[in-house]
Amino acid sequence: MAEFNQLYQLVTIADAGTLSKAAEIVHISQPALTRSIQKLEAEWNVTLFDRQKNKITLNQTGELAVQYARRILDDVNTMTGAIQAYERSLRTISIGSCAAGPLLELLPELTERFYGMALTSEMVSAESLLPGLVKGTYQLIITDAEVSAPDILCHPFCSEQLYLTVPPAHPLANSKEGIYLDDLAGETMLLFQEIGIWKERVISKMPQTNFILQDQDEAFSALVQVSALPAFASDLTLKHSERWAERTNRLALPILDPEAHVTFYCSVQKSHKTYLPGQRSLYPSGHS
Amino acid sequence: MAEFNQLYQLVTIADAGTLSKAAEIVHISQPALTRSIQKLEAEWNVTLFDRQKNKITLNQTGELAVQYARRILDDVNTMTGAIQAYERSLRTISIGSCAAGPLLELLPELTERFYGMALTSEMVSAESLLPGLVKGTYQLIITDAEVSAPDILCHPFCSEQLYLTVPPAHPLANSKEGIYLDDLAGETMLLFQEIGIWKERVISKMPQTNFILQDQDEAFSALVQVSALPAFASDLTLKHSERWAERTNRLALPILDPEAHVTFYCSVQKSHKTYLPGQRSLYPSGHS
DNA sequence: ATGCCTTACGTTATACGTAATTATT
DNA sequence: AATAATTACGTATAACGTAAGGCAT
Repeated sequence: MAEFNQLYQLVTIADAGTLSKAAEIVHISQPALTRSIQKLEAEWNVTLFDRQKNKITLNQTGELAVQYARRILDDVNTMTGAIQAYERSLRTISIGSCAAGPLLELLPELTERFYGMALTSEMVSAESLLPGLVKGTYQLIITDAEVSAPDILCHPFCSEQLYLTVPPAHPLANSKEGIYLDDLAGETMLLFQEIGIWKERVISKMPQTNFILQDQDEAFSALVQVSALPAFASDLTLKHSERWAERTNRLALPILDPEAHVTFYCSVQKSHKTYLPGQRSLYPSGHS
Repeated sequence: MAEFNQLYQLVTIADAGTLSKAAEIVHISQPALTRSIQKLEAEWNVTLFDRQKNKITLNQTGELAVQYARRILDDVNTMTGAIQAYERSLRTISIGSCAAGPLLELLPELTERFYGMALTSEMVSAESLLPGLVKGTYQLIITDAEVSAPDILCHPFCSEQLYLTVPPAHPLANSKEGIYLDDLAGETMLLFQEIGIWKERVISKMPQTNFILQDQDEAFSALVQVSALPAFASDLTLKHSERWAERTNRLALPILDPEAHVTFYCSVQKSHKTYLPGQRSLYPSGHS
């Protein structure tokens, strides 16, 4: 049977114009290419080239063959791409989340438990999480409320408590037991842009506060280090931030408003029950 | 690059169910098939089968791959078929004719002059010849009248004279110089069915004559031999019939009506000028 | 004189079959 | 026991590269 590389060689000759050039492109010697094409012609029992002593040109049959070969090579590429992409998708757990904090908890666990699988996570608006889970865009979603749908399992996963971080010299630094969002009226704060659900839950209730937005992770960290402005953090980000206290030399004050404490839920399709992570304590940090 | 035989092996495994059976079908040993599939998986960097110790079953990726492979193998078959058919069509001279006689003259000449090419001839109604030539269904047509169309060359080719053949004992056998169609009124004749244009030119003018039809060439010849009934022949059929006189022991009497003499024309597209045969004498058999 | 295609020849590498191994029904 | 898949090993086929030849620009 004719083989793909012969088809590839055929279209390469068509593109290159001569056997010699084509042979370079397909990385074989030119005599080898001659033979390969001769073999193809013999297999099909047709003549694909007009042969002068010194030159070969595609004849009509050859032109037709090239047309077909191009299409088939295209299809083969499509096939291999599709197969590889599909295989990868089977080895990938796609996570949609409404916040960054829970991912800090979730990703290390999944990485360990599902060695060999790829993890992708993205933060998206809360409304698109459940539809994405149902359609299969996500195999696991993190929401700030329980969800309910057929064949969907939903479990509480962890909670997150918002903190304000300030340099020790900052006036608010004295409120050791915690502060309220209202205390920040008139203040100017640093704010990381990709905060998901927190924007709706908290920021929208702080019309009196000025925010300096930063959408890049590293740049935000750097800003926090060098500036004296208050910024948000959470028990989760602090927990996963290596030597945070030493590096930043800041104090972390809990936000006492109820909106500043969120319980997150993990949901999966029943067929992906094993993806569900272990449940964390929902009320760390000494909250009631 | 993955090769066709690997795709073929893949779908064969899918069809056969086990490697062992599939190996028989594709005519290699079963270990060889194992390796071939392993190589395919390595090339694509995917897993196509769930492997138990004693059994392999297609996984989801494998099923997808089989789907694609089937389609591509189908396309490859289509391709080779199309290429071979096209190549053959380039090596084929298709001839459409309104009568059988001229083909007796034409085919030997073309066979000799175009060695290596396939000749196909068919008798069709006169109206469809020129359209067929223009469309390319025929590369050469034989008509009983000159034709004219753009890029079409038309040349007189040969003439055909109708004869009546009768056993020596037949009453009409005395009309040595020839007979007229009217002389056949009331007679019963043998008639070969595939006579093309002659049906319209001659038979339709003989309402008083009874015809015994026969559509098979050999059966007709046999009938002529064993019966005493008159039959038509022509200078061309007589010329190309080996030892006709001895075999049939019949006399051939020319038909004197003008309709019984036809001049045939060969037409080709200008690009196929070389297909035109040499012109025969248009008035053989001592006719004016 | 250089570029291009084909044929010839010796070699290498790939793919094969046989045999052995392990596991399942 | 029989069937099925994988691994190991020696072999053979077929694909390659180098070299040589012929022809055209």
